[in-house]
Amino acid sequence: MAVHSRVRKQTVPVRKKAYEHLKTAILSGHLSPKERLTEEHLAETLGVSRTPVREALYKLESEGLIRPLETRGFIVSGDSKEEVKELFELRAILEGYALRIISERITEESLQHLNTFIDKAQAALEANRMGDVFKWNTRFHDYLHELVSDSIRLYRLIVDMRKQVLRHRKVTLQSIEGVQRTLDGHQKILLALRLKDPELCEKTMREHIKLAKEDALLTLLGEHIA
Amino acid sequence: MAVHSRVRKQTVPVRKKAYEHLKTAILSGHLSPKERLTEEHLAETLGVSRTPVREALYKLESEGLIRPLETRGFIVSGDSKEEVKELFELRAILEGYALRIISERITEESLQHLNTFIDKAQAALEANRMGDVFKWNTRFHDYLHELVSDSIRLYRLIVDMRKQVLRHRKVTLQSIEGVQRTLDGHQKILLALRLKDPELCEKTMREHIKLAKEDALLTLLGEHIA
DNA sequence: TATGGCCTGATTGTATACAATTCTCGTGAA
DNA sequence: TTCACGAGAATTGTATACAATCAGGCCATA
Repeated sequence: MAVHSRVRKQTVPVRKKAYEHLKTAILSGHLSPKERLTEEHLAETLGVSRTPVREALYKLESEGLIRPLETRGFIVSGDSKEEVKELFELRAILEGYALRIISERITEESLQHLNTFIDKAQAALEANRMGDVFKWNTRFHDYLHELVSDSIRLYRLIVDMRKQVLRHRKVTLQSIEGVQRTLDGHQKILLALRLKDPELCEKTMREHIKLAKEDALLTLLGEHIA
Repeated sequence: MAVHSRVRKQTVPVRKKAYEHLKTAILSGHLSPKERLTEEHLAETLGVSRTPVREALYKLESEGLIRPLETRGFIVSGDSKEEVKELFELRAILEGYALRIISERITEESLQHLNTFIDKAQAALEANRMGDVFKWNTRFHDYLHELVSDSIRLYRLIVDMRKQVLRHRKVTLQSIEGVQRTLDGHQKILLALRLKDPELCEKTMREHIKLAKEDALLTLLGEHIA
């Protein structure tokens, strides 16, 4: 019984690999927003045929990571100031709403978990282990997201946006003050949840993400200067 | 000069035709949420090869109109009560936010346009031309959406959601009171815009869509009984 | 009768072939 | 020089071929 149960998906489709590969390359900035992407060339690079590549490209397009060139091929979506702003503003709206929902149903156990994540991040910060800080902060948000995973559309939207924002976030966390501010924000979120105040939750989350937005924009500006 | 300028896209890709065809079939309810969709069969039906069909299917999946079956093939996403609720709640959030943005930049000319749409819809209603009512109400929303079309992501999300909601809306509009309520809602939205009050705009739009949600849920319930 | 293995048809995943379209660039005419 | 034009390269769109995978049934065996 237990043996044959769920042993599917042992073969990872090439299309998925191509997709992951490209996405990583884009999010890590390894693929610049100025390069033109053509099916043939990518296929050759990845050592596969055009079919899976083209499917990966369409998926990336639907996620807004690349956009079709007027002529042919695709180009990595630039992170212009305007686009980054919009991304964060949408996140603020969606995650604010999500936190409102969460506040209406969160359990004591979940609150404990969230608290743990904050503590670990704080400890890591004091020990100057920035990688760990990043890890626990990510856990904090991921855990929140899980709590709305039954609202499928909302969940998908949030996860999508968050992925696209990560490239900025990584840089943001390099500034100590930024990190501490993030942690303070998480504390406030936790407090709002404890109070079970939907209005306050939505407001707090919006402010938290607004701060992240400003950090990201500063970073972006810095890169332009550098 | 002018002759050779922009004369592209004279050939509509088969993939796009397949996509439109399937989407129409789904949204019109012509394709029931219980039918299994396989590439081969669809390709045969549409008289094309599997390649464009499969690309259309993936696109529909990314939009949430169909979902992959655990085994093979796809199935039309059912409109369970929960899903419809979520759809409308997301719309309320996103369009509420959009109206807030709009209120900060709308021109007198745009206000006039919106006013015209409402008047035409009202006139159509009084003449009992329901098709026209539907048309002008759609124009009203489309026009609003256009006003945020420079916020690309927001715009895309809103348009996507709205498309998926249309199948419920059409039924909603069959009830006279529902139609009048919709028109009243549009009036309120217009008023909030005239006052240029972002807070009020967001609130008004949320309430407008909340009403639409309740109508849609009633309709859904009715169908289950019938 | 129940269990497990194996075959077969159905379906998908990937590669490849070919046609259609667009781009590039050089050549010749004005 | 400048422009129009066409040949050939580059790229995409669609069809098709073939391999891999899976569902479901059939049969042998315990």
